[in-house]
Amino acid sequence: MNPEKKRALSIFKTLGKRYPSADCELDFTNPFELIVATVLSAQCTDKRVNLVTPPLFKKYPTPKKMASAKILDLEEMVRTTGFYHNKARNIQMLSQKLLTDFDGEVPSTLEELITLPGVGRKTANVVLGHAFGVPGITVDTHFGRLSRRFGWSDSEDPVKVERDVMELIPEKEWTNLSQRLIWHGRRICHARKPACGACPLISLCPSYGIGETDKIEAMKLVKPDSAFR
DNA sequence: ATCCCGAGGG
DNA sequence: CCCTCTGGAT
Repeated sequence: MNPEKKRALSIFKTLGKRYPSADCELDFTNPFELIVATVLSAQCTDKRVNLVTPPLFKKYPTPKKMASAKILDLEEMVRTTGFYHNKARNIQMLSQKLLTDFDGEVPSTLEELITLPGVGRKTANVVLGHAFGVPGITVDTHFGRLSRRFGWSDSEDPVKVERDVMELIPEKEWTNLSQRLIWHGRRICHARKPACGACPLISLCPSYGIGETDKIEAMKLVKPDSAFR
């Protein structure tokens, strides 16, 4: 086993112990709720999404109900997740498209998923992995930052990062690894103020102590009394 | 006051 | 490649 692979695997094992699946953000039981929640989660904390989704799904539990919602009501209900104008329109148009093009079901291929409004590669991969059990690596910007930091890929291109990480990790682990890394990126290893005190990866992290909070090239320095020492 | 960082469109 | 959309966290 080459050293790079060994390192990636030891990081995964550390994360696996620290973050059981139940603690991760994606706790939706049906594909419709999952895809809507994932659209809403774009550039938004999972805390905000988790506040907004229970009343949303109580009122609009199916594509059919959401397709005929009042757009202003959808906007109001998802407002605090940011970009609410786009998101409300997207989840409604997405619902309508599920009805017209997919018999009211969430499709299960990448090609079909990315035709839905508000669904890009990241959202599609989340749905494939968690609603349909299709093994895959989901690269969001948190994953991208961690990949950059730990040297899993020499590329910034998410598709290339996906392929490179797939070579480091057994297929069986892809979905869980993605979920745990994204969770770790959102809750611990933010770009802004990483919670290094709560991070299980300190001993492996090439950035710890340097004050580097985002791109390695950027080498942003923070004050000594903040998260980094 | 600045930055977060997914999707879509130019 | 570039830019915009937004509330919230810092």
